[in-house]
Amino acid sequence: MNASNTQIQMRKGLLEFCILHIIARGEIYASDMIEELTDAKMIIVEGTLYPLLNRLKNASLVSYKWVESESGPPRKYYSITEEGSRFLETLNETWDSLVNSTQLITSKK
Amino acid sequence: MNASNTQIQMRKGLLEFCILHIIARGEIYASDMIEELTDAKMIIVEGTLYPLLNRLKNASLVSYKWVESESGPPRKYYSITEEGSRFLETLNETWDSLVNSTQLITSKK
DNA sequence: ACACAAGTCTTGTAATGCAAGGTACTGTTT
DNA sequence: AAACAGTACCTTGCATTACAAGACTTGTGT
Repeated sequence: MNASNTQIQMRKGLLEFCILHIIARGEIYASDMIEELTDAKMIIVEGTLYPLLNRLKNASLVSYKWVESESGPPRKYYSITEEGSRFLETLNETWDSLVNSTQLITSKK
Repeated sequence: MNASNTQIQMRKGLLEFCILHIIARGEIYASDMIEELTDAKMIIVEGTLYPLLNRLKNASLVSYKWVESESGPPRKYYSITEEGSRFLETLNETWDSLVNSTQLITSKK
């Protein structure tokens, strides 16, 4: 039991939330998502992101279209669906509630 | 992919953090921990808590002693160790950082 | 004896992040 | 043309862990 594993465990589930938020802002492809998350100090690797995006897509929360790149292989540009937007709203509530609960517990003396 | 599963995933790893906080406040046994967490709307069941407490104990982050009850079977009263206190401090930082990152991502337009 | 409550614990399942490596396309260098 | 490097997407196997369901133990009341 070490801090880095705990960090991983805490981040679990939050990734889905953050990625939905990023996609909700506009069309974007995987590598740029990783960059955004890394900039915000939320580290994520490809082996985590790609399966997650597939799960979101299979759940009809996001959709994608292929776009050819000027240099390199084509990219999958993701965008959020209506269902995804609704789901994101419930996630916002879940997150707020969770922060609130944790605040309650960790600030008590 | 549904909201209740997401809730579970988001809570993952946070439980360890919250339970360490509760134990850090003073000696306490499992059923009372569940009550405290439930009061704070952080639902946890026995099948989750007992293995978690064993993990914490095996990692030397907490210790326990048996205390006989006036009515019913004896109880395991847990308390935090010095190592546990140090670990809890790093978890506090991890949590703050995570909240900060999430805030950054979800509030961006 | 029996039922019940309180407390602790175990087994099996499902979800998912990560490490490591693979595939495919494009452009550059030799 | 062949080899290399960069970009982008994907897969496999492993470890962790929350949960559902149920078991075991101790003490109390009928």
